[in-house]
Amino acid sequence: MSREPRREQLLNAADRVIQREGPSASMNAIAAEAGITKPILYRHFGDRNGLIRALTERHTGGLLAAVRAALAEPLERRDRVEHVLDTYLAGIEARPQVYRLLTHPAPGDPSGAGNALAPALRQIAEEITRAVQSQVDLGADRDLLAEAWGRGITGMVLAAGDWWLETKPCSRTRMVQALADLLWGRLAAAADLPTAVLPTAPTEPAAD
Amino acid sequence: MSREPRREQLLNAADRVIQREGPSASMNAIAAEAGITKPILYRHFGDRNGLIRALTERHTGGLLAAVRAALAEPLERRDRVEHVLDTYLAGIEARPQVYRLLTHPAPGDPSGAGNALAPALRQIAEEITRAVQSQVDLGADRDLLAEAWGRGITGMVLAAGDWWLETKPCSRTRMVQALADLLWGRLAAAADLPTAVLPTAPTEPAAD
DNA sequence: GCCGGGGTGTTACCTCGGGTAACATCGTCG
DNA sequence: CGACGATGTTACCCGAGGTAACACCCCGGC
Repeated sequence: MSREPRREQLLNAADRVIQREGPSASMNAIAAEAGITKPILYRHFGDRNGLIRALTERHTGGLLAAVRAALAEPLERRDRVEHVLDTYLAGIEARPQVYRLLTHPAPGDPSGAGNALAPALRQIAEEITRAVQSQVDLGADRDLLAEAWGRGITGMVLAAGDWWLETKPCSRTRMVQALADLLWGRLAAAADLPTAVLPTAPTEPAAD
Repeated sequence: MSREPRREQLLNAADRVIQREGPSASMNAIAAEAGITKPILYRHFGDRNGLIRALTERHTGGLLAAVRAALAEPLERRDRVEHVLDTYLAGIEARPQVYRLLTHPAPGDPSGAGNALAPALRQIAEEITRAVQSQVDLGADRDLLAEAWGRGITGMVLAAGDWWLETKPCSRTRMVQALADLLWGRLAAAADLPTAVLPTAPTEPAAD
């Protein structure tokens, strides 16, 4: 019986705790949930980041694969984009607590710089970049545009998805539409409002 | 001599430390930089979050005001969008370390939920939402769309801006173009590549 | 002149979480 | 049987956030 099975069990326990207490669950709590004590966790995962990484990789596997598949789907581009958006939103909707792990990676991250996108999200961003590069004709700037867009789209969906998850202002399909519309240039295409008000915002600045 | 001036001095010290050591600087380090000890910091700011908040509000003031102004600029919509993007990128370019504060808000904040957007960014998102609501004719869905887009655009610029800051793959103006193009539906408008490859991505899946 | 309050500052301590050292146990393999 | 490698334990270290209690200093009022 190699160490793999136990590792899985520990991950399951960690999963449960995080499901219940959120991503800030302590190592002690996780160990307790697994019915053991801290040092064992450290033997298996090195440090907290190792645990979190293992956990995210595990969950990301599904989501990442799903997104990758959605990106390769032989649909009209708009449909494909909607499919990808829906896949992502469905994924985070299914397991909110775990999803937070993906986005809220390492509290005390010392690694180089504090990237806005967690590793798991970065993988998605790269996936999008590759898809754009290989599927869309963007002329000479394709590499730059694809990279910038990959990050940008990922960040957009991250932020918007997060908000949607919190407030659930509408159905998933409508949210997908809203985001796809944004990517589809509806911001550019819409008409100006007859706007009487220019001087300042119509609502109070809402001093925090 | 009221407490305000001293407060400013403390903020200046904190600023220097964070400029030097990044957002994870300890209270001890900040106190030391100010030539004092911890309790004083706590007297002034309550807790670490209080300090960080004061610090971010201070720096955000400028950026937020600049973005707000850019949003109200009487330009063609595309130009206005570019202007806003440029304003934001210029802002984060000027003070990278402090900028990280804005994005990388509270390491252990359990408050409600771990929003993907830090408070400072949320203000920007709201600003965008208001601008869209008041300036763009989006029909019946305007409230939903404006909110979703506000968050989405903010997240997009956050992620893309972060990547740009790290790697500086191009000039700021080109980056502005890339993002504006994305928002302008260039993803939708571009032609399909003749692509022979559909089964999998052209490059290796890059197993991490 | 003395006293009290509100600012300045200090040392020393508490708590809690990540992380480690050292020790004990069980099962398997040579 | 003995060694090894896994299991597990208790007890500890360290650093960071946060607090208590005490000391100084100045200024305005009785």
